[in-house]
Amino acid sequence: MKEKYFPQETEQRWQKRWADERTFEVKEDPGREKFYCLEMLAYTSGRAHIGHVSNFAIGCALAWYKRMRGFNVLHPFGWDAFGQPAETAAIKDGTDPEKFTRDAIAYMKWQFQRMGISYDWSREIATCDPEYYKWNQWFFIRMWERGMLYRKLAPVNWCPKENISLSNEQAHGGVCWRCETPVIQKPLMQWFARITDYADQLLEGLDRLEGGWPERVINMQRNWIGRSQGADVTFQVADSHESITVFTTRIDTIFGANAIILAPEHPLLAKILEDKPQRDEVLAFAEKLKKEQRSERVEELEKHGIFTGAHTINPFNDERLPIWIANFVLIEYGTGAIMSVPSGDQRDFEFSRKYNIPFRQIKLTDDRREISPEEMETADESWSTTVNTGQWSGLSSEEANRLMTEYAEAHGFGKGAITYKLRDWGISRQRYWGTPVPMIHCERDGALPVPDDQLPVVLPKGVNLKVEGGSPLDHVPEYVNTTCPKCGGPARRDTDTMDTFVDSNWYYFRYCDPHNDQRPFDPEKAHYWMPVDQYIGGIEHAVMHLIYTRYWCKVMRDMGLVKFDEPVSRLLTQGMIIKETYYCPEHEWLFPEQVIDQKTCAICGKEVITGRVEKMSKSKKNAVDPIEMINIHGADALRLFVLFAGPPEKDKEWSDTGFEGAARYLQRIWRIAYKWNERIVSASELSINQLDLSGHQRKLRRRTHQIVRSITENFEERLHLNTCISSLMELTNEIYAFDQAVEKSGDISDSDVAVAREAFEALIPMLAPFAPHISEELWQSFGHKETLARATWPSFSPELAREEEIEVAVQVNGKLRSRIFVGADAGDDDLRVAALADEKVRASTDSREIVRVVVVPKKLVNVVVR
RNA sequence: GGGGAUGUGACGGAACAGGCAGACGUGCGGGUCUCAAAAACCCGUGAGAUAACCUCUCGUGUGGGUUCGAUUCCCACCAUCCCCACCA
Repeated sequence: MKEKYFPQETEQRWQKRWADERTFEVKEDPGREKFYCLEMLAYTSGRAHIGHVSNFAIGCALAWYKRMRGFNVLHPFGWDAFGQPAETAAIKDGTDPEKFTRDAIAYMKWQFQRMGISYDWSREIATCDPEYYKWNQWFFIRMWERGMLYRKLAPVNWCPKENISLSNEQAHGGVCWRCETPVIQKPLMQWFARITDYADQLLEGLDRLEGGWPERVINMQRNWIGRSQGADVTFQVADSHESITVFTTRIDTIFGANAIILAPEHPLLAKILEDKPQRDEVLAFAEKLKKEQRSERVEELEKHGIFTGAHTINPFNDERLPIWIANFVLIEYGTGAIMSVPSGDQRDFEFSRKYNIPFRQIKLTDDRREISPEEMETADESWSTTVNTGQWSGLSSEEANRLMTEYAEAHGFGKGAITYKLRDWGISRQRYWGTPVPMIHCERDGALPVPDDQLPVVLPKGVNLKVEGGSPLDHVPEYVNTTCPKCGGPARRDTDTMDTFVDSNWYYFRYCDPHNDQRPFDPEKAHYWMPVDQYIGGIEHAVMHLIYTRYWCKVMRDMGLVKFDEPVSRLLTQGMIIKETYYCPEHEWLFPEQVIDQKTCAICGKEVITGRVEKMSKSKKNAVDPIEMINIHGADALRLFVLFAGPPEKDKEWSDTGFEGAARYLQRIWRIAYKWNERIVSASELSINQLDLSGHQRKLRRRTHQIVRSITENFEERLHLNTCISSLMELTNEIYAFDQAVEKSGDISDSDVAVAREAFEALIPMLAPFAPHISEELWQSFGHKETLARATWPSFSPELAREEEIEVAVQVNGKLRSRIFVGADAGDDDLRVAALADEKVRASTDSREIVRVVVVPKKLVNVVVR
């Protein structure tokens, strides 16, 4: 063992040993309790970033801890390898998306392995492997057979100049990202998954996730599902057999309705316009609204609409209400039609004011006044008391709502209804780099699945990606042209590929049985490992991925593949690593070294805008390259720093000096261990419990047990890894203090060695989750042959952790006045007596009447005086 | 517009269940070692009053409230951030 610690050499040596000995590879063991620790699969961008380090470091720490606690820990890793950026890069460079992706995986894997994360690499998967996406196709077909998928015409972002479909990102700001042509919505036949059938289950499941999932994510999912309870009410169209149904959450305001407003896409529009003179004008207007660009900012959107000439009858009071169309009514929500109640809804209010549609007041204010419509400046959306509401006038809004829903139901023109914001999930993409949809279209037999024995439908290679119109696969005749599995006649393959969220729906089930070529996974194996005990990833997946994957689990349950409803028991959304940015008005974003004194541009001398602390990005020149950092102080120091900078779920600011501090700490442990390990290894193993310990020895022993307790509890409950690291530092400082006391006493006794051994043999295993390489090296230097991965987590004794003497705060009227020291077993009465006898307390209670004495056991006494 | 989160020294953060605010680290100041520097080790470091140890006062965004006692609970406000959004 050397005097100084050299991380690079040590880290690579241990990484090799772990790989050679297959230290982290696991298999099912029914005799042992399992723990499934999962980080979100990595997108194959081509380069590791600091966010990966933070994500993996959290998971790895927990995996190490659970391993040492005796769990059979599954900690796998894989690649989210399909998707548009690889295709984009390939178009740009004229390369092949597959080559781009394979190269990215090779390079990133090398980078990730230098971080020394304790993965079972034998289970590695990449979603672009046919052996993996075969099962996406298998699931697709099973779902299609069960009616869980369907095809419908739905709008996609379309660039009319280049004739290609665009993703939402590519259509950002409403223009094509390449030629800046305004994007239009073009309807295409696309595949949808009936996730809305599971809306209620997805919502109810959230209740059970409470406690294990962050409140924030649960709220976002609730919001996303967006359940609204209300009523459907049917309005007859005047002089017609047609009727229009609207959804409302406020049926109690229906007497205030002054119009029915349809979305421009409403299917009944053409019908009600049939005999109207304004027919052509209204249809043209509707077309205009449909083409209208959906602006980024809702507030900036001007409301406009047009009267259709038709009327409906309000079923509650037989009033004739005009039918309008307007841009703010959405075809995709509710029934695509609303009743306009200006006095109770701000949007309706604005619309009616703009077009001078008269309306009526239907609610009282809080102080029970009735404001005339003319006086109103905004709508009153509150729940208060009804007025002008026929036989329901004077009721509370809630009661009127209930009674009027019942009335509508009884009279057959309405009923209670629930509406969701959640839409069916469009899984079609008109792109190349994804899982091919395994369907065949036959003129005679319609859409048919590819027979199972022909799976996977392999993505053809060497495809021209710069095609005009449709998907690149449309232009590959040898792929498209096939035969119908039913009639044997000529047929066409479906050329859509699947949304990459399909890949990430079930990858962690595949980890349980990654090489199975008969099934997506063996249900027995999944039954052993699943559900995931701890999932760790970014908040950006709070809704999409984390809803889709919950949905998929329920689908698999309904197929009989799994036996539980929720795939992830505990979720941790880690924060980002952020760093300050510098912006020069002349030279834009600057690297820190291009800035003098944090305020002047080194190139032009202009004043620099010290930007907000932001997510690291290449373009803002505030990114920190993990491999560069590993080259400076090693992976352990890097991991230690990102975990120490703050609690896992919060954003953490990068600090060069903080990173150095982490490296310094590791050297500090190394030095003190180096000083003691020879003594400890060569000393005979004495039973520490039989030794008579002196003051400094008892103190180190007590602190050791206290800190083991605190770190253990933290891992079990809060997972605030930053405070675990503080505790490790405290124990290290305690060993230094102990070492000084030993120096002072002049010689080293057997009991000194025994106490130091106990401290180091607690400290080193507890360091392993945060800095495994140095821990392994130290562990070995203390005479252990086995890897720490097979070591046992240190235990603590509450008895030994107990303070001998406790310091008790004494307050008078809640203000700190004194501190007293009492024996650890002092009871409440002892504390009371000691506190009242204290000189300072007597001074400040002198001549005043003691009303009460509050005693917090072993902590505090508060003397209340008048 | 709706939903949510956060606010503590110079800085990152700690205080677990309402009980000594500021653990741990960074930075800064001082010391030891050294010819010197770096490194290392040790000490100090919320603000103010006091010559000074003691001691006292103030202090967790602002203002109220509950309580013997509030960083912690409640109400209002201010600020910052995030998510969703003409969602009927």
